[in-house]
Amino acid sequence: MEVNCLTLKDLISPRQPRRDFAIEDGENVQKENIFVDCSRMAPKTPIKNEPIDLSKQKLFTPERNPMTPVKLVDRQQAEPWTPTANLKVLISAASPDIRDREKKKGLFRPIENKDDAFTDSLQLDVVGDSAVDEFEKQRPSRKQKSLGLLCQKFLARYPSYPLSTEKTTISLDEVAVSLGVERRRIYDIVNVLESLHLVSRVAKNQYGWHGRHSLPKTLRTLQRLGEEQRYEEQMAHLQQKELDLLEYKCGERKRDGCAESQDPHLLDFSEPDCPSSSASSRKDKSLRTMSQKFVMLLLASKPKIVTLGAAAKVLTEGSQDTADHSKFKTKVRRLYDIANVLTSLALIKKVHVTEERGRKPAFKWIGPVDFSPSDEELVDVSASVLPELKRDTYGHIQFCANQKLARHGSFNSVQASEKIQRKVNSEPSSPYRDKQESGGYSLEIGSLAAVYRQKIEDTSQGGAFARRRAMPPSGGRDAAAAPLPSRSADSESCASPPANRVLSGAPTDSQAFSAQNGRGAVSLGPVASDAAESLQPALLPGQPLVYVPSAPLFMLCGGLQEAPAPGAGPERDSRGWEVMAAEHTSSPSVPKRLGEERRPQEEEGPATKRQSRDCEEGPLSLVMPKKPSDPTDIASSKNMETRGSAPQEDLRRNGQLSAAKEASGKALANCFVSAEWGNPSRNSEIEKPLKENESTKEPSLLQYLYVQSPAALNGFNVLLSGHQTPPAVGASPGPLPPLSVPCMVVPSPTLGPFPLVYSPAVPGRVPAAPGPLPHAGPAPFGLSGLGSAAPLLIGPAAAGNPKPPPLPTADAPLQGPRALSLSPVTSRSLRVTQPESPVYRGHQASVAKPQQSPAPVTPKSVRCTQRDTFFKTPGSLGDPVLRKRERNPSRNTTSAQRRLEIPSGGSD
DNA sequence: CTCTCCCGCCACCCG
DNA sequence: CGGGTGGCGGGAGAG
Repeated sequence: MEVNCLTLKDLISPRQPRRDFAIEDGENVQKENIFVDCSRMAPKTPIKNEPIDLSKQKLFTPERNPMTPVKLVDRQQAEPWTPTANLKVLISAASPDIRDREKKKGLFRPIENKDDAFTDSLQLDVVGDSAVDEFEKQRPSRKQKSLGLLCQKFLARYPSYPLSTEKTTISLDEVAVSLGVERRRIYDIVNVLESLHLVSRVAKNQYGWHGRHSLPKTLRTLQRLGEEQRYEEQMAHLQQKELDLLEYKCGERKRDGCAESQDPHLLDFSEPDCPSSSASSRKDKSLRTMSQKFVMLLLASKPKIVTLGAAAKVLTEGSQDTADHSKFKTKVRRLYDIANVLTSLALIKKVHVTEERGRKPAFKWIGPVDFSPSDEELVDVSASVLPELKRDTYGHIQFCANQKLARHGSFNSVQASEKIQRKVNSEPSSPYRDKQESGGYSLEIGSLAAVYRQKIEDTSQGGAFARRRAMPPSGGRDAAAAPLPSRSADSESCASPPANRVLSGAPTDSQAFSAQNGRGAVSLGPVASDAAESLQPALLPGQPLVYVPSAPLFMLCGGLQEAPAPGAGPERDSRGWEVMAAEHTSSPSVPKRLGEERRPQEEEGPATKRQSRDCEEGPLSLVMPKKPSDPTDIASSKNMETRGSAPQEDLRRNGQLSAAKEASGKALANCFVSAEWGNPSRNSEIEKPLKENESTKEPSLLQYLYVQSPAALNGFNVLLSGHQTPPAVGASPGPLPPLSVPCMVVPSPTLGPFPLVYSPAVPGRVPAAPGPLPHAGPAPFGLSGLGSAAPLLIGPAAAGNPKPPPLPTADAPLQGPRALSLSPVTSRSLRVTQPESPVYRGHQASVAKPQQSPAPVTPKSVRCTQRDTFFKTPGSLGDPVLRKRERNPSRNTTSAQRRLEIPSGGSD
């Protein structure tokens, strides 16, 4: 396991090394799991891995240790790829002093340093050619280093709704180390989180994690403050101004939309009373304060969409205009930081307000509209959610359970599922039944529950709220907009990447955000790509993708599509929503890679640019098939059920049941467009059904459970299709039996180039197949080069644990991540899947594995392929073994911390 | 080119 | 006074 020595090979294949070193560092595999994951992000280059040694050192010597491989960036020195990097390298080579300096820095930035250090020594030597190339490949893109991603990683470490009993402390050092970033970056995140009371400072370097429990309250407070401050007016005013400006530029466009209130003076926002924010001179400018103000602005503004420019103006205290340009610029920079964090929290998403002239980036509030969360409400929420859940399958069930958990603080997957089942039962045609039949799968999937849990959380907030949105306190418009109650409106608005389209399509006024929003959504259809993107960053609760922080899982709900039911043209927007989300997410890289960017155009659009077809449709379509219903919508309601759910359900059922046998058969296929990658024809087939559904309106919900590759995966993400799952379940009806779920492995953004690998679940079948390389999966996906993946099994122990891993209440959150237990097979399959990307391999397994199943994980062949890089965060990949270990150890958030602690101690 | 926003210097301020 | 915090803005990546 410990590979201390780095070899060129190691360097080349970052994965292993990383892990190793991660492990080493942590020694504690445990902690590192998380760590690794986190760190992984940075990583891009395999080189980092090498640092393993360093890491070890790290343990002992802070100086060296600190250097984490993670940061590729730092590597600059080492990294030749960029001119800048080259210069640095040269410089450092030339000047020892400089080098020392860098090292020092490195000390402070453990992770980064590792890389560097490592690189220094190694790079120089190694970096030669091929190495360089690889590095380049691996090299993390800016996006990979983004605060948004970092924040996601950060959030993934902690349960959204920690049990009251569990006190989670956040050690900045640990976090920084584990995530492989400078502490400075952590401050940025923490400050924003603190502004929302998600964390609070406990002591030096110590923050306490509160989770989202009080978020509604905080938001309510901020909203109130915002109202008091008249931010709404201010924003309106500013927006108008902007619009006006635009108009000038564009011509006429703006018109209504925002209200124009004109009180410029509104600007005086003194600081809000915001709880956390204290404002002192310096503090006034603090990120915390800005963050609160920003949220206030969003909540106060009618459309709940603000451009950073407007926000900056407002926040700039009054200086609406950009008077001080520099000042303004600075403000905007900070706002980006804040926006990234809020995006990670799924509270906002980037959208583009389009105007003819162009689209302006803006951020739309997608968080809960209703801030009053009562248990009852929650209950309601769950109820509302149920419908969707039904659709979704077990995953949904889990959600319900999760919600409850979240709500009650205790998470009992079983209980939750029972309740859910009841409900389901009550409903005749609901898919649930099937699910129920499968019974246990929800339980089995218990681990997944964690994932869902998040979703629940989101739903609770987003979803539930979404519902409320219909009668939103502030956003009446939304309600109006959306035929469907819920979030539709909001969601719609959100989107926009395609703003262009949207705009173009719509007569919207440039300014009219709201209008745009709605529209945009519609056009957005093409979410798929986004979906891919979405992987990365944020997820919006309401949106199809749900990001599960604790466990880096995302749920993709096909349901997104709920589609417009009956009348809702706008509903479609939901899709748009997704898209938007995706966009804003920024993680774009992933999608792009996968599908390359797909445009959101029409769904099927051939138009999609890229490859799309295959890819796009595949993944994208999967994600959001034409019908769009957003989760939020769903969540919001039962509406869905009422509306069109029936058809869906039928579909689902049919699909599921039959499918189950067929396994993923078509349904799956449908779901996973990706499969089609290669075959468009297939897609067509699939699509047809989908379309039909659409027509029916019911969305076939495709749900995907997205498992981000946290630690182990080196960046790979796995998409499990909810739909299919059922079938899969069917195959193995036993409650406990391991589920084989079709899954799609999505390369992390980093992976970019790599296609998604989808492993159809072969129901029941556990493929043995496990070659390191992908064997053709049942379902063809065609990832051309890639092999198809083996089916992913999710089960308590893959092996045999019949029981789903219990999710202890406390653990629940934690479990999230771990929750999934993947059968070893899975891991293998994953691994196999992508030859190219080595990363795939074990991660998943590691991720999944919860308690029991120890075995599996080890990938037989851990091969690192060259490209580990993708994922590569140093930590992430690591050895399979390590991974296993890590994973195995149950990771709790707490554990994570603990883990961190260990390292931290070392590091510091 | 513009938009983003990473990076890290260095000042503030607390213990 | 040392070190944790975090404002700030240069400058570079991405589009």
